[in-house]
Formats: sequence, structure tokens, C-alpha cells
Amino acid sequence: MLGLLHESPLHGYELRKRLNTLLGPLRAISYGSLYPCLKEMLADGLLAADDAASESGAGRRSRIVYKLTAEGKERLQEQLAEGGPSAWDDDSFGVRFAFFAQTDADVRIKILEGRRSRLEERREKVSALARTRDKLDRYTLELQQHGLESVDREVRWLGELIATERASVAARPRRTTTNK
Amino acid sequence: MLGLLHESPLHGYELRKRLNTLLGPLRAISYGSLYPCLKEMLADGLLAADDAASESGAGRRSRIVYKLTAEGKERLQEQLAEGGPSAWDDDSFGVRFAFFAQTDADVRIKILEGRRSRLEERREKVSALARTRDKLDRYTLELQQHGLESVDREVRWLGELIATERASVAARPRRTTTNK
DNA sequence: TTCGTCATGTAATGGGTTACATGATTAC
DNA sequence: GTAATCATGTAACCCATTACATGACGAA
Repeated sequence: MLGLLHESPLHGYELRKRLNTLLGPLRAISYGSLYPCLKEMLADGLLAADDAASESGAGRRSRIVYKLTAEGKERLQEQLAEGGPSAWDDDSFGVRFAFFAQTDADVRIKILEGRRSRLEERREKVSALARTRDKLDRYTLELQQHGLESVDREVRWLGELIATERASVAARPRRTTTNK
Repeated sequence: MLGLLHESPLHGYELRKRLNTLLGPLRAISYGSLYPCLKEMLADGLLAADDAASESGAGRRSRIVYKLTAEGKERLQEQLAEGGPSAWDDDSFGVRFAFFAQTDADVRIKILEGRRSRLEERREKVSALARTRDKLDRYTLELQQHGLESVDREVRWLGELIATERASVAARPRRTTTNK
């Protein structure tokens, strides 16, 4: 939510739509959690509300446009700077990646590498399991192998991204040092 | 749970481990929901409990081994026969596929086809969205394209599975008609 | 005029995890 | 002897969905 509101101020209804296209149909967020959350962030001083009712004559129902306060931007920056394991587990990696454009290059690399080793661990566990047991039916086997190939693909993809990132850091390393 | 207990009777602790390897580390089930669920199914007459305390001398703590009753097997068969949309959405497709060995060939094909068209729909929606909007940063674009390729791969995989299934039905079509 | 979409919100419900309680067994 | 795993269970808590309430606007 902070990430989207940083790109541009939005009202709740529009914010939800964008969240849902961003996060995919799975993990879609409902009004029942969106509005209370906005309220809370408002109370915490992370957001500022701007009731756009009067604006531009008699425009539809009054929509409440939210934008980040200075504190909200600060909080977003903190969260984007966080490069710990919580950044590369299944729940959050997608979201973190979606806001890579607002993330520092060195944090980007750390997250990509963390994600890759996480997947490699998983791959190792599954393929170890596959080696020990043999009495699996065709379908379980098929599922396992397909899963393994998917992980491999993901790992390769991450590898390419990491290479690209490293190349661009090497090309102009000023950016990282300047921000110190 | 019914599917695993049909393969072999198990006690709760072991059942949980198998569920977690089957479902993956994500969506892992906890004791807090496993044991009450077993209890409920026992009360519903789907399972029979067998306290294996006395068996084989002084074996560890008494473990309660559950197995399917006739009613439980019936329920499992009902659920495996169900070929509706609920069988091919993200939540359940994996589980349904894992028990394909116990599923009728025609239901298998229906589920695979349902899953495939579900993914094709999704693919279409995403790529339509990609065509309209242009102002996306490198990373969002990268994520979108990688997602698209993943879906394509999945669709191809399903296509191969469907072809194999159809071939084996054509080779010995007695099975489907015999069971009428 | 009715339906679909836009738009904001609240309250109850549900159900799964977390945390706790207990205790036996194996390995170091 | 002590830590880790095996093994079963309960109760509180969290938090998101669901369902409901309200209302305006555009299109058929």
C-alpha cells in the first residue's frame, strides 16, 4: 500500500484494484481489511487524507484520496531498505520485487541472491526426498519432476537478473557510494 | 487427509508430516487444526481409531492409528469423482492431481482440461493488461513477462498430460464403459 | 427502471495458527 | 542428564473474509 501510494495518491477503491492486479487474483484483498487498514495508517500519521468531494463540480460520490506523509515515506524507505530473510520468502518476494525500481541496487542484489539460495535449498530438499523413496505413482512423480523443473527455471531467471544487476553496478558504481 | 489415509492407515503425527511434504512447506498444517479435524471425522464416522499402545510390547507413547471406514472411503470416492470448477482452481488442483492414481481416467482429463483453460484465461487477462498500459518500469515488466512464460510452460505441460491421458484411454477404452 | 460499477464503511463470523500443557524415547 | 524428536491435545487469539448497509452515477 505504501509503495503504490508513493507512486501516486489514490482513493481506497482504486488502491484495491491496483493491489489486486499487482498481487494477482490470489491473495486479493477485501474492503473489510483495506479500509480499516487505511484508517489505521491515517491514525499513525503515515497517510494524509484529502476528501475530493467538492473538486471539479459535482463529481460522483466523495472519494477520499490518500497520499504519503513525510513519515509514511520514511517508513516505506525503511521497509524497502530491509534486506533480511523476510524479504525473500514466498509471501513477500513478489511485493518486494514489484517495487525494485524504488529500491537501492545493493539491496536488490541481496534480495535476489537470498531468494535464489532459498529456492536452491528447497530444490535440494525435494530432490533428496526423491532419491530416497521410489514407490511413487506416475502422477506424484510427474508432479515432483515438474516442480523441480519450475524451480530450476526460477533459479536461472534469478541468476540472469543478478548478473544484470551486478553489471550495471560495475558500470556506474558511484550511485551506491554517493548515497552514504 | 482421506486420500493419504486410504493409501495406508496412519497416526496423526505421521499424517501431518506426509501432508506437509505433499502440500509443500507453504500451506503447512498445524496440530491445532489437524487433531480437531481428525476428531471430527471420527465423530462423523469417516474414520476408525485404533489405539496402538499395547501392540509390540512397550512401544513409545500410545499412538492412535486412523484408518478409513466404509463411509470414509465412500466420501473419498465422491470427492475424487467431483470434476467441477472447484477441482481446478489454485487451491485444490495440486491436491487433486496428487491423488490422480485413485481417480477415474475421464475425471482426470476433465480436471486437466479445466485447469488448462483456467490458466489460459488468466494468461489472456494478463497479456491484455500488458498491451494497454505501457508506462511500467523494467522490473514490473520483467515480472510480468516471467509470469507469462511460467503460465505458458504450465499450459504446455498440461497439454502433454492431456495427450497422454487421451492416448491411454483410446488404447483401452473398456475401463470407462465397464464401470457404468 | 433496473442493472452494473463506483465508492466507503462496519460487524460478525470463521477457522487456522500460536502458545501452552504433557510425557515418553532416543542420541550425545 | 539434557536436548531433540516423537506424540497428542486444548484454548486463546488474530485477522481476514463475508455479509450487510448506504448511496450516487451511467447505460440499457
